[in-house]
Amino acid sequence: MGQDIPKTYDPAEVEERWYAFWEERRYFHAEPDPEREPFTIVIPPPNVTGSLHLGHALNNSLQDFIIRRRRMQGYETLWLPGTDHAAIATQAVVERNLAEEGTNRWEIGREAFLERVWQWVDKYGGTIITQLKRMGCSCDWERERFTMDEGCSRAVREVFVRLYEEGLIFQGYYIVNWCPRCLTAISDIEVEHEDLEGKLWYIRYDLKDTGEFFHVATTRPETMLGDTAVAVNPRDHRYRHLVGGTAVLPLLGREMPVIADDFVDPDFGTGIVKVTPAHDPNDFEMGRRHGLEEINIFTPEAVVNENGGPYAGLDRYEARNAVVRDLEKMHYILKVEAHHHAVGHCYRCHTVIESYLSKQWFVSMKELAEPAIAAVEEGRTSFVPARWEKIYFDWMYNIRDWCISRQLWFGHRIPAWYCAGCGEVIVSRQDPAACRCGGELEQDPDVLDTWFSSGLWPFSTLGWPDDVPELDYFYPTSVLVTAFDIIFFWVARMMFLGIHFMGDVPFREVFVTALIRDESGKKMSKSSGNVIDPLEVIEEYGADALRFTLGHIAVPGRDVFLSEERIEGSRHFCNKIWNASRFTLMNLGEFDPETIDEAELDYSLADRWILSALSGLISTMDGYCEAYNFSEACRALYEFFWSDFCDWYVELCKLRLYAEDVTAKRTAQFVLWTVLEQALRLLHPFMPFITEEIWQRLPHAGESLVVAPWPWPRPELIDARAEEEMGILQEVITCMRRLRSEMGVRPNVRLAGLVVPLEDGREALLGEHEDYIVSQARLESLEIAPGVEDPTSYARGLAAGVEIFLPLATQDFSEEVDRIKREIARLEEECKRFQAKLSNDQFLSKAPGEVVHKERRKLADNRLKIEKLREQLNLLAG
RNA sequence: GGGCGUUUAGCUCAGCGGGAGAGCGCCUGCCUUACAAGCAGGAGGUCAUGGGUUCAAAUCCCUUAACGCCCA
Repeated sequence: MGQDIPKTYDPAEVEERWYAFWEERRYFHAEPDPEREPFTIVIPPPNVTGSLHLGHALNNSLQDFIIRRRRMQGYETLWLPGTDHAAIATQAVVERNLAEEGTNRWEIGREAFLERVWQWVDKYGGTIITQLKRMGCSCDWERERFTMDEGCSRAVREVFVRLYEEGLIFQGYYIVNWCPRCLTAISDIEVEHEDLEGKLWYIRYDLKDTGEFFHVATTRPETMLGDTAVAVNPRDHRYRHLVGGTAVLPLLGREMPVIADDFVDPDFGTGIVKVTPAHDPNDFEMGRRHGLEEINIFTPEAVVNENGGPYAGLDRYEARNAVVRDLEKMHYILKVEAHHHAVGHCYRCHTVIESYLSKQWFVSMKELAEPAIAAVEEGRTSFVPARWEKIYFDWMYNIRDWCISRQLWFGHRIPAWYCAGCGEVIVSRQDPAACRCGGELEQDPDVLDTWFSSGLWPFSTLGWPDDVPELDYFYPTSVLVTAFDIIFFWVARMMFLGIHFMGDVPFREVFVTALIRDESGKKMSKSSGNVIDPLEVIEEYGADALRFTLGHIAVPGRDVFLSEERIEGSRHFCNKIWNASRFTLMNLGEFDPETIDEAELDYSLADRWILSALSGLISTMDGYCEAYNFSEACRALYEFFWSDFCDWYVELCKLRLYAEDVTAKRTAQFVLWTVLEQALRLLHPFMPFITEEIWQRLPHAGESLVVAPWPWPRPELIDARAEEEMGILQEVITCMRRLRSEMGVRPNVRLAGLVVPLEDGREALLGEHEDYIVSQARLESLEIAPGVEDPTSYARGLAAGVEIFLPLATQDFSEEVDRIKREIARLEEECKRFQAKLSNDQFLSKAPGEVVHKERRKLADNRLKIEKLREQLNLLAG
């Protein structure tokens, strides 16, 4: 049976076969079922034309760990997949293609352009979905959604109209973040600030008719073309007399007021600032407060327009140079200082953002944010790790209105129409045919921020705004798994939109995952050539190896670095699992668990020990999984499987598998099968493919491991005595192996070992499990004696209250003498520490008795070891 | 300017109040019939710094430094 199985695990064929099987059986499909408790996750929708990178691999592996375990626990589990239309990104790609063809979107027109975009989406859309399947993700593909599908689009329209009707969406002429390359407004959080070394120019402005002058400091001298005031702080005595006066703008000669405003920082520059309401957000606010004129000096491409007089036609940087040059000529520049400041860049194309005055649509945030804050404060939604709540609160408390219109063509078109006749604005669920006045209507050309539609994801994907059973059953979702970088973009928006439209939070928990460092982090960069492509990893190592590695390194609350070596280690683990399973299959023979009556079995110490350890592992695993600490869960699994099961149990159970005693053999087979079968279940969420492949070959009940019950701890199997006794035997065996190795005894040489029990109960334990020691320490025989007659001919060790003697073949003791001396010195150092502690009255009176007892025990152990080593030393040296 | 994180073995990282851990790498010996993608053994660390709390600190508190991130 097992002999036919190859020695190494080959993932490729196995993965494809089982994934098809699972899909065919519809294990991943969920339906509202009142008999069962739901467990829901909506996927953070990846870009529809994107492809799988490590961030996706990590995030989706973690979701799959969660969902697969819950499925095995019997929940009605829905993992709802889908993609996002990523307006700016998708449009940018198509525009780049057009540029290569020597044309652009305006030339071909809106309709043809959108056609091109959809062609692109059709061609590359869904790539990432295929890739998620290769990862083994157990999503309900029958419920796959797209932010621009019919249903999601209807939800978007409904939300827009309702918010508009409620007065929470409004249109206004405001200053926004404008990308002169993408030619669209973007929201505050789409701006990335970068500290740059700039300059601070001190420019002379004259007061009209008085002959007086003063200096203002600015980082952007070119914007003076749009100045409509200068301002001072009202409490600044130095300049109080200037307020109310008229200043004259150099170069253009524009006359403008000197105003007083609290916003002005008296310590910045000279304490007098120029005010450019159309090109600076703070100046804009100030301008509105003081009723200043707003002069826009730039075209959308950030080229100076007709308002810039002689500078018209220059781009913003040329204009800066020209303005500075002219000011210098006129001796209007007092000085130039080096100046650090944060400069905003477009998150898409990294172009420097222009603060730009334009007519846009906004969501009024204050009213929406309040219940979203309360929900987290009251714990209706909690973050894991909790410290992210602070980030969420910081943003929510300082929230500003959300600019949702984008000057793009791809996306959800804003459902607003303008009447050419009467100027009426119509916002409507259905496309209106004509204005009431009979005038012709034109739809707003802009589209909505992509996050506006993804903000509805937890309920739009479940069928909202229709009244369907899915919404009632699966909403709120159980947990959202995401990286911290989209807490603002996405999590916060889903929170307030979900609460507003569904009356309840969109998810009970937000599990904030680590970020895998790549391009930006110096730890993984394209230039250093250490970027890892998950698909290449899957090809080379298998999906299970990648998944297990990601689980293994996903320590909560910390960025992680994935190395190739680590993945290789996981592949080795796969192979270990594979071979332990081969061994099991080879030795089960005709074994059938159905015919086993557990009461008739005869459990050995090793059996009781491994069953106890397994039960402990199950509890441990549950604790770690509930806390989303998959790293520790993976560690525990790895340790149990490799060290406890393979290194010790499998080796020890060979003694009984090959024995004559039928009961012993059947017991060994039963325990071997039980532990492996249960371990496969525990491993399955992390390594779905290899575990299914093996499980299907093992005797099993049920049709797939995917829907096999998650193991539950069995406290009656916890056996502290068995664990203690195994511990003692392991120490003795390890000590013997060390002595062998130090003496240079070849593995195939069998020695006649001798042990002297020094503590109560040791003699019986050693006697009973002589076979463990003989087999594992590769002895010829084991004698249990009160002592030895000729100690000089033995290497000697002490472990767990047992003195160990192995016949010494060599006459050259010099190395052994050195080793013993070093060992004695080390033990004596330790003794000093223990003694110091134990002679401290404070320690004795304040430390728990258990701790004091332990210290005493350690001291006694050490003293005994030293004594025995000294004896040995005397013998060898003498 | 405000906030957060990190600093533990050569490398990558766990541990986060009671004897310093893992994987990889390194050294020694082994093709022991599940596995050489393996087995057995070993070397290697003033747990960044200075102070404090405690009977007890890698672990808690404060200082400093370096690196990284977020927000303004």
